[in-house]
Amino acid sequence: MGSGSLDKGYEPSGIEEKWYAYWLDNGFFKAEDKSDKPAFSIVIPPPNVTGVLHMGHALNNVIQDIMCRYKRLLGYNVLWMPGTDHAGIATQNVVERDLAAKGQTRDQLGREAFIQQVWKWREKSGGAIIHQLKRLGASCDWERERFTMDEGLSDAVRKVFVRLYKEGLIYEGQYIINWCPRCKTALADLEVEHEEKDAYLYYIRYPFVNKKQGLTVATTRPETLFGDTAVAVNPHDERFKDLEETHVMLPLTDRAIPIIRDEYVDTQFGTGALKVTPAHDPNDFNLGEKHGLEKLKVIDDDGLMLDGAGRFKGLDRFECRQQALEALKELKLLVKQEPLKHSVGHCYRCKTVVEPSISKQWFVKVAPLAKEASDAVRSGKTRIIPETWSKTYFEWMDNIRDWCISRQIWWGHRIPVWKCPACNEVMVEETDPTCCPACGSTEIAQEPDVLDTWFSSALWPFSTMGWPNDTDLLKTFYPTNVLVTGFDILFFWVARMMMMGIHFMDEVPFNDVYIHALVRDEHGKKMSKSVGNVIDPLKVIDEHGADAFRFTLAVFAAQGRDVKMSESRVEGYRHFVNKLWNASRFALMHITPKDVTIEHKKLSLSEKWILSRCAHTSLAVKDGIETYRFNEAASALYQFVWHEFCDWFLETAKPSLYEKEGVQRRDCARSVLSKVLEDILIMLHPFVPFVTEEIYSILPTTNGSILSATYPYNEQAYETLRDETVEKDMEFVFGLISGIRNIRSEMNIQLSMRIKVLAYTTDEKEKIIIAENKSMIVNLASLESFYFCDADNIPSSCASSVIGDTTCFVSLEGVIDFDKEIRRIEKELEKNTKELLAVQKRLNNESFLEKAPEDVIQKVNSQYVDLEEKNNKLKENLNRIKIMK
RNA sequence: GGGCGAUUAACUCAGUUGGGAGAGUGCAACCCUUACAAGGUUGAAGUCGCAGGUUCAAGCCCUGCAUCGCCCA
Repeated sequence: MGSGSLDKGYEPSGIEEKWYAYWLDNGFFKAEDKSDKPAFSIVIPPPNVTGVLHMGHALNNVIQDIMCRYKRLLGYNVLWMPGTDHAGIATQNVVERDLAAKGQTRDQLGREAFIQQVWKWREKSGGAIIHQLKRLGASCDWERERFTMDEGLSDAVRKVFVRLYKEGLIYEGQYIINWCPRCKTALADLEVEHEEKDAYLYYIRYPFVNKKQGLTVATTRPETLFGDTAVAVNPHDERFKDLEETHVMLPLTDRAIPIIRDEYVDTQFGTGALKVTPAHDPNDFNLGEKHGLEKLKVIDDDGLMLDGAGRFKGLDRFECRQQALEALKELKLLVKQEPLKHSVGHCYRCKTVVEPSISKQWFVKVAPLAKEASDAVRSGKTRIIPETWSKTYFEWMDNIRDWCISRQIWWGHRIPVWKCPACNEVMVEETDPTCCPACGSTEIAQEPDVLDTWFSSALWPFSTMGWPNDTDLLKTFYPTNVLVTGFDILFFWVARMMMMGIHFMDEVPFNDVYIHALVRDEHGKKMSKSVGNVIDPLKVIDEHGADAFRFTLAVFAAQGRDVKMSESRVEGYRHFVNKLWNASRFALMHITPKDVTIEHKKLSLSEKWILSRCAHTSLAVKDGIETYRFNEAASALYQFVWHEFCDWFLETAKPSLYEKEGVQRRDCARSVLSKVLEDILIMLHPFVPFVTEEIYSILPTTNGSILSATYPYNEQAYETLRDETVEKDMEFVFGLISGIRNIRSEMNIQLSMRIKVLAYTTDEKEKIIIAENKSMIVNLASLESFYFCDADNIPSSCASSVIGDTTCFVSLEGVIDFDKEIRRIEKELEKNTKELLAVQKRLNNESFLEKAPEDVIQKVNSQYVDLEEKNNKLKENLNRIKIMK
């Protein structure tokens, strides 16, 4: 794209904005509705329209982006469908808070005006998270952005509701549900968060009618006693075997309630006598149904006591608890109280203690849907990764309870049910009715409630693609390839999408479900505002750049483990981005626009080596991404780029590049350098899109955006370039160099002091490798000279290093410290001997030789030979130096 | 109460059919060597939570225990 030079350090700001705008302007993220190219699709887990980007979103979307960008590099037609969720209760709460600041309530405004207010809010402040996703680099097809409340999706919701109703899978009924007195709505079981709380277990005596004694019950919620309609004991409980009484008096009231017998009662808990409050406890509700008890509601929708509470009427439920306890004490009916830890349900939106309460609500009968969804995973139509989560999925699906879908709020999809007050006719149709089909009355009224937010998100994979219309988009991209999500919404969302997808599309919504970990702080604590340990992704991006942040997330995203995020780690990977930048800066000094082709025969060992390692890396990265092991892909790249490409290859290439070995060698080095750097950029691009695009655009050998490049792995290229013999030979040379460097370091020989080294070897192959790569060794070990010697002219006063069959003698004329050298060799000998003994032990074990596979024995054998060889050489060298001394 | 996961170097974590313990950060020493001090070279550092078992061979498989965390009831 033109040559240029780069600044000394990489500065992400400016560059990121530039390229993101460029990608958008040129439509690189657009999916084709119909195409000859293979399709790949992901639907985004729609963030709440009220949301701000947090670490969980960042991880979730970076993973999706890596896959989408990778697939584009492989030539796929990629759809990454973006959008937001209307988040019923959450959004309504936000807008209500805004109103409250102005001294208004939603009731004052009225339904229509309030909903308008919410839309206005959404216009103005909603969807901020979309901009934040763009800063991450998310390559969604933004022109297709959807919203769960937009027209098309609302049509889909309506259609689904009507069909389920007509199939008998949606019904209205009077059941116990979870009620949030603050949000003033019903909640699904899932929407209740349980938390262990310190509380008391109160023992309250219920006297027999006209008698002093009675039954003592134990409860954590005394205020509910006003709703008691029975006391239950276990029929097998010895304590109550001879009980003649049939009723007890309910304290603080003038009601007598029956004593019932049921095996449900736990004889171990409390006194064995259970107060039964069918209207305010799910288990008691079931008991009530079974025994035909009255269900007396004593707490209203605001959490205040109703008529049944007598003189406590109108009190808040918790205030009532205190006052009722006082009153019981006075009557000497409070027998005792003891501390108890127990689990209390809270509203997942506002954290208010939920009140189990009897109420008329709409439900989905999910069991038949759940069975199909469960079977789809059992049969492998949909894979859950990591697999361990499928167990959790089955557990939930197989014990599923009906889903309460009505919410007593205003923001959401209004339930498409009309009722006729005159004749009680119920109308559920796809178009709004104008009059009652039974009696002709026009005084019909629509249900005031709206649907659970998750009802519309359950349709997301197909509603966003145009369902109920039969669109090309659906044909091309449904089912989606993979859904990427955190396990916290496995039940809320994934399970329900499975049910709805299978039911309405006759096809699972995704082939794979990849479940990633949660992001925690660096000590493993959940990030929360109140703890103050939240790391803001946007701040991290500002400070270190989106690329460094993305790479950190990728490296951390190991399967099945939580991600512990720390800023210092991001800083570390920022260094990596900078390293890439500087390596490219160096490369740019040498690469020319001239079209250079690689002639394999002319290549040096290190050039063949880096091409081989590059091929190896391309396969490792491919495997990593395709098996959802993003950390392995990222680590492979890190290792290759820094420790192979930069540390070794670039150093070995310098003499050639600076034309110290002729023009032909220079051109070879240039061609390999530009090829490998290009491959690196392309392989890294899914992880660090901005910096790779910037460098790619500056390279004189490339055309166009890196987004239109082709991923370097293919079988043929791999077969040509991968060469394990070359890799082994190169490692031998590296070993020589490191050995000499080690002596330098241990002996405190300054780099400026050029040293003479003699190599002694009896191995012909090693001799050839050394001869062919002599200048590389001289350069990288900073030598004055490097020659072979014979057994009879080994130099005196020298330090030695053994690699393979070769010993390098580093001449230390005049500067040698014999004691130091003796210690050095002794240390190595000790280490070597230890290893040798371990290997020897295995070879002396007859069972091992008998039972271990042939290849393992052979491997150990050759290890033994090598170690023994080395051991002998070290001993020789040690003796020699001792004699010298 | 039921289920799941974790425990590996000072810290944060990898370790995929069981076959000689790894990375990053940090630490120590030396080095401004013409891409990079956000760097280079070299080095020190682990009884892989504990106790058993299976196996020729266990960080990896099995059992029990301890500690921590999560989900469901």
